[in-house]
Amino acid sequence: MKAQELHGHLDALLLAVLEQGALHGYAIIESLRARSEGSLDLPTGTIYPALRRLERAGYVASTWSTVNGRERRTYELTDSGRRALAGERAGWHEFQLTVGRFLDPGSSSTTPA
Amino acid sequence: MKAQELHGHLDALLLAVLEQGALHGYAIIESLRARSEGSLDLPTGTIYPALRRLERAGYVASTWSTVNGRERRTYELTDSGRRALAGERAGWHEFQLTVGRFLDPGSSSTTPA
DNA sequence: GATCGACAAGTAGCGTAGCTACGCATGAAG
DNA sequence: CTTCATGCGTAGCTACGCTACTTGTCGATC
Repeated sequence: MKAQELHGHLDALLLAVLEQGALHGYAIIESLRARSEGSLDLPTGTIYPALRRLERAGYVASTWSTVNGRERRTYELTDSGRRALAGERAGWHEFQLTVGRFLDPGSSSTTPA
Repeated sequence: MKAQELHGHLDALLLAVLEQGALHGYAIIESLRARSEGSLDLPTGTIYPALRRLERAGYVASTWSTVNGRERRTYELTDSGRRALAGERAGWHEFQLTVGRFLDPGSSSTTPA
């Protein structure tokens, strides 16, 4: 799929990935690719700036470590980030419902199963 | 909801609205507002440029008419637009599925058919 | 008869966010 | 020695929706 249509939901995805445990940037990219079965193959130029955004916002915290002579910046979800993720989840569901009303065939009324 | 997160899906919504019949810009805005129960209250500065984009792309065709001394540009879905809508629907479903894998709580990973 | 609000269209300029295309560095493999 | 995978990062571009504004008619109110 075209990953560029993530607009506005990338942050939520990153928080969701980090919810399962701290990861460094490169591993996050691989995790997204794995869990989406290859659908989400995001370039570093997308992920790294996004992570810094999230850190500036206080949703994640990073720590440097050296593994095999390679510098790694490991990101971890903060409490604030956990709350943000909950909000993102709620926003996603509303978004999904609203757009689905127009794009899904038979889900007309407000009656989710 | 914050409408700015429509990113990439606005076109699909517009095509979906026009699928049910030709409408002019202002009426499209009202239709979106009505069918979304007020969630989508999009400004003209969003809709009109989007419609012209769709027209340039050949997905809609417009005709001028005058009603009560007021100029109306009525937009109609073209065959190409209908095909595009089908594609947008498919894209939406994949998007929904992919993001849902991360943001929905209990949706299993491999989606058994 | 002036003004206000709903209707109806449109543009200019802005900010955000993801993408492309780079650069830098290490270690393993050929 | 070159290439590839790992790992971080930035600069510049583009697309898109938003804010704020303009133009104009019509009906109602002041």
